[in-house]
Amino acid sequence: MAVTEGAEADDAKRRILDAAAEAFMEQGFGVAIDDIADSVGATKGLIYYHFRSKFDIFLAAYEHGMRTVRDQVEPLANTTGTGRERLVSMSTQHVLNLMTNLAYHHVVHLGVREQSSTALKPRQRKALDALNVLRAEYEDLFLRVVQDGVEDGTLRPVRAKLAARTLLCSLNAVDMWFHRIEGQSPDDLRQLADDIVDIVLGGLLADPAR
Amino acid sequence: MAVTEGAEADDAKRRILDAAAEAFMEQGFGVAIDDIADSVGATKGLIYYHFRSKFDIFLAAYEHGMRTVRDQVEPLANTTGTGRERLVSMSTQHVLNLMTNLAYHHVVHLGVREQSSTALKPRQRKALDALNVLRAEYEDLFLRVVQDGVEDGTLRPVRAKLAARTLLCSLNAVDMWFHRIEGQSPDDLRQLADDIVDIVLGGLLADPAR
DNA sequence: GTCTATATTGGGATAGAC
DNA sequence: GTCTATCCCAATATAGAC
Repeated sequence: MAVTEGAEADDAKRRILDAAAEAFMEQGFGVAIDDIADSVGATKGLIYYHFRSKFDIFLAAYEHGMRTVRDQVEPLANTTGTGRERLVSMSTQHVLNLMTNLAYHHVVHLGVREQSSTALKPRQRKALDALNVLRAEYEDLFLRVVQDGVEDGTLRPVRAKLAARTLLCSLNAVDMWFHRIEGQSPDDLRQLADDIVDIVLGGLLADPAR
Repeated sequence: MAVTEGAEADDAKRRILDAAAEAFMEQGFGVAIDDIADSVGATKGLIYYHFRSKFDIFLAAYEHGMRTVRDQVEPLANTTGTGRERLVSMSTQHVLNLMTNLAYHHVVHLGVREQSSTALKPRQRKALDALNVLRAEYEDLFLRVVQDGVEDGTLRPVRAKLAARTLLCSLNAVDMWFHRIEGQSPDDLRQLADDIVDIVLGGLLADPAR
């Protein structure tokens, strides 16, 4: 029975997180906890039973978002294949994950921005820093593969660090304009993701005089 | 004398806007007006003499930021030259402007995000919508040039609309990580901007099997 | 124009019933 | 576990002196 209770508690937490992520996306960190509670179909009481503060909810959503992408993308970094092949599949998977977990990506985005904020209590600072380590490790995944690709000649001889950062930011920026549309099939999403990755990784310039 | 008074009032407004943009960048829309007043070296009274509300300050900063980039980039769209040449110079100028007006770019970024927020009073909605028209026109500038480049063969045959949007978002995303460093000369900035534009417009993939 | 009060309230957080 | 009731402060905005 303890197991069931635990699972139910996790489920409640999860439902709160989903609603919170959605709310943070729509209204920023300024949303009222009451609004989050509303869309869970509960009241503040429930929220504060599961989380200590609004910021704690934010952090939990940030972490969940990061771990989800990482779990999907990390394996692709470690497969065999050229740097180019792995970078393409990682990028596509990243964009697909973004499209299907849009709200959580927005939270991560907010979190990275908030990072530079000076107005945080030590407790919050520490927690946020820890998450940005997670974020940095994720970026390193891309960095390594970019380096591999430059070495094996399947990528242009770019400055790997700058390139990896720019790439990831470019892919993340998709969350600025993307929104789910009525009757979009998984194949449609896949097609769109492919097109975006083609533009970002392939650039816009025609070959001559590159 | 009226002229002088007007100029001084404009100057005060401008100093408030600069401080506000900086504050919005560091702490988001949640900053206290008192904090903005502090960094202007004044009190709330001054702020509310010049602006009706915090949101009005935000809108004014948004508008100022958009007009500044547009004024610098628009001329480049209308010069002679291939689509490719114009797109490169526009992109570089955009990034340079971003680097030198970082705070205002953050505000624009925030504004575009806030756009999707449902929790706005009609008055605010309308004003924000107007600014996003400005934003859309700016994007159209890039769209036209991308189309030109695809037609004259200096750019790859991409979906112009998707490409223009992705391009602009990629360039804007630089504000996520860029920050002024001690002793960075204008030449250093120019070099960095060139490198970024090279990666974004040129992509990462080596030519073969494109 | 700019400042010093001060009014007002939204909303985060807590206590305690059920 | 979840809700109701309430505390309480931060922060927007205003009034009015100078």
